[in-house]
Amino acid sequence: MSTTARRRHGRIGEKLHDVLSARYHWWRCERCESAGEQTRLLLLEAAFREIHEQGFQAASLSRILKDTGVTKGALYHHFPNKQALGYAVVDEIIATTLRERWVKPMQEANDPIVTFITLLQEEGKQIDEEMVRLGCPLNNLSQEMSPIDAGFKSRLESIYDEWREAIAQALRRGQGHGQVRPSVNVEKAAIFIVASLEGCLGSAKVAQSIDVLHACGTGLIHYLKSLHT
Amino acid sequence: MSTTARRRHGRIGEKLHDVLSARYHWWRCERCESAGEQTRLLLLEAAFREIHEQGFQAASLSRILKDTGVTKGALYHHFPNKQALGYAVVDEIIATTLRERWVKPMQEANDPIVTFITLLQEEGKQIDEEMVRLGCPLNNLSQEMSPIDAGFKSRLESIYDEWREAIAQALRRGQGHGQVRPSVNVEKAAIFIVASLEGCLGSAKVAQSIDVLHACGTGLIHYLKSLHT
DNA sequence: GTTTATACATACCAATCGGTATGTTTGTCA
DNA sequence: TGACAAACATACCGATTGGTATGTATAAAC
Repeated sequence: MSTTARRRHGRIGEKLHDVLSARYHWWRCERCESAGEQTRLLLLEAAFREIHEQGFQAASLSRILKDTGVTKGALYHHFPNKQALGYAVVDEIIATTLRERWVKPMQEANDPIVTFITLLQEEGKQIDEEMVRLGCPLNNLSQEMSPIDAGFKSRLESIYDEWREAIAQALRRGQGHGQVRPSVNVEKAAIFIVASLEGCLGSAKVAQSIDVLHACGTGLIHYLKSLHT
Repeated sequence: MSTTARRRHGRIGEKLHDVLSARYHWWRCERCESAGEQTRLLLLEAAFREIHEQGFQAASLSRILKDTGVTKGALYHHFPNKQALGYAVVDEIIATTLRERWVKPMQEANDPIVTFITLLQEEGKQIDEEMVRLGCPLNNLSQEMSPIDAGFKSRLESIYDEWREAIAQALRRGQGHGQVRPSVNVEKAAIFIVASLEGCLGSAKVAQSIDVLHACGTGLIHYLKSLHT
């Protein structure tokens, strides 16, 4: 049985898609409509990791191919060029992850400040050394590509807008419920909250220290509490 | 008169070194001990700009040589490799600029909070569109190189440490003078101040908007005022 | 005037990059 | 069972990269 055949027909079953597709590229994904779609997702995830580790410009297609076992012909069958691969990573991985972890919880929040602090603490617990070293994928890509590529810039800016908007809306609802001081400019507050969160992740990355992350998080929490009535 | 000879002997006189060395590479710098030192500084400044615009890894030595009119032989006479050139940019340009603009003023501050807010506003005025597009050189280089190069990491981290230390010391003096609330943990506050300032610059860079920068600065000022007694 | 080190200048190199052209395998549908 | 398109696989390409080897001009010392 050839490697190619195994990649297309093999099955495992129960385990998580993310783990499998990252580790066993011969696993046939049930969620995928076709075998081609599976290869595409495999490439997307590998590209995400490569970009997270090296940055977009330094990300090597050859290395992605080596890591996945996919050939260059396959890659260029699914993506017209490196830029399109990068855009797909932003749209299909970074944007969706942020929506799931940060936007949705804020949209469903009863108390915006309590919710955000809880979110900070829960996400903070999940961050390991590897994550501290590499930093926030959204921030990394934004800082690198926004000034030099309009396609990246518009995509990444939309993500930030969505995030800030969710926070601002939640803060405004909080004002209605008497949880947030009426004098607070919710749009400006949202801008600062997102900026300082990214700043904290960046500081922790430079220091490669979870302690710095938590110390910085404390400051952000103090600011958030200062918005409370 | 050959280009080489003009570069070594030419003189102009009164004007500023920075402007001259950037525009007229044949100007003989009085501050420089030797003709070689002048070429070295010319390369350093060009490298700083190239790194600021492209990032370190994407920075092209060929482009630096093209911009300055210096040849490859001259570059490798002054710097053993690209990495050493990058380190020199950090040590001799980025570190000194930060000390001058942010560390010294805080060391000499009477009221740390008032001083920092004033500093924010004054530096904020000087930031033009080009600066918003390219972002903070210190932050850019830190985010790009810290995870992948120990030499960059230690240099950049030292700069941040020095900066935070100056802020923390100033806040502590402020506590002594009754200007800063005694309950404030000055080290953690300094970490958060630096982080959110860099975060604000990063947010403005992604949005390529001075408005975002000022909105974000407002948030930081609110936080700083919350430290006041 | 000769020597010597500094300060370049020119030509070249292997490695890697993103991208392309062309050939082959596979699943599907008639 | 044959046709056909989707899904790859292999080989190759020009451009650019950081780096090196070698040659030359200049200023200062003797």
